[in-house]
Amino acid sequence: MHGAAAVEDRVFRALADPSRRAIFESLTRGEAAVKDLTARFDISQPAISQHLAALKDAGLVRHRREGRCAFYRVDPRGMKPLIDWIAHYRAFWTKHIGRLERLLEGLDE
Amino acid sequence: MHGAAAVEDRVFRALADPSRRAIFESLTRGEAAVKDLTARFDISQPAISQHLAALKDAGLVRHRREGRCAFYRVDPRGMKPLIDWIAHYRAFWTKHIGRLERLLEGLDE
DNA sequence: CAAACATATAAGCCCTTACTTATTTATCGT
DNA sequence: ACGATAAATAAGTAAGGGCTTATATGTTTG
Repeated sequence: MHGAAAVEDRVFRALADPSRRAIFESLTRGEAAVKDLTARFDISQPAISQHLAALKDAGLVRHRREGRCAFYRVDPRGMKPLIDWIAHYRAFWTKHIGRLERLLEGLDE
Repeated sequence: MHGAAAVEDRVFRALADPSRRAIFESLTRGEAAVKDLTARFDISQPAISQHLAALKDAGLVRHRREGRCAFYRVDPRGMKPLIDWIAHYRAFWTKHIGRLERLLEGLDE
């Protein structure tokens, strides 16, 4: 519970940076090597590696080594802290704006 | 479309700070004046006001003035950018871990 | 009106962070 | 083995963020 809060913290901090969100989004389209991401974005390779390390530390991403390439992919379980945090306020939402779930229903379309 | 991204950015940045999340959580328990929040937390009144300004700028919070008191309350609509961002990856989730919606179903219990 | 109160803003400080270039480590192809 | 490629790490820098104290603005009370 103290460790869980730390994970929550890392997730929120990791997603706070727009470059990191863009990299994360790019990875949802499929596994990618660092060199691919370096080609896609306008920042240096070390910057990419540092962002990936932050995402990995938050549990949002996993990596696999194959030869001299390092492939990164999204770990969907990493989103759980975020989902949990949102769910925590559901009671509040329903009390105040009724069926905010309509927003969430988009998730079931 | 440039404005929407800017809002998303402000929301993620606002929630990145644990003090701000704590203040937000405190506000979900009910409207509160700045002095109440100042009493609840161990940071100065200006720090509270600055956090509230960030939350307000992100659209997560609204404020109402009554005499010399400023009451802040959560604006649930401010969560929409966050929900939308999560929903954006739903297709990916279902492909990779099947019914992650179970996590989200907690929102409908 | 004056003093106390509630909040916002200003200015400054320190720590964090996101980036860069340079270097290291490891792996592949020739 | 050598040179090229892929990624991680190191070190330094510049900007941003969160906090503080001090001050300004507006409001209630005596």
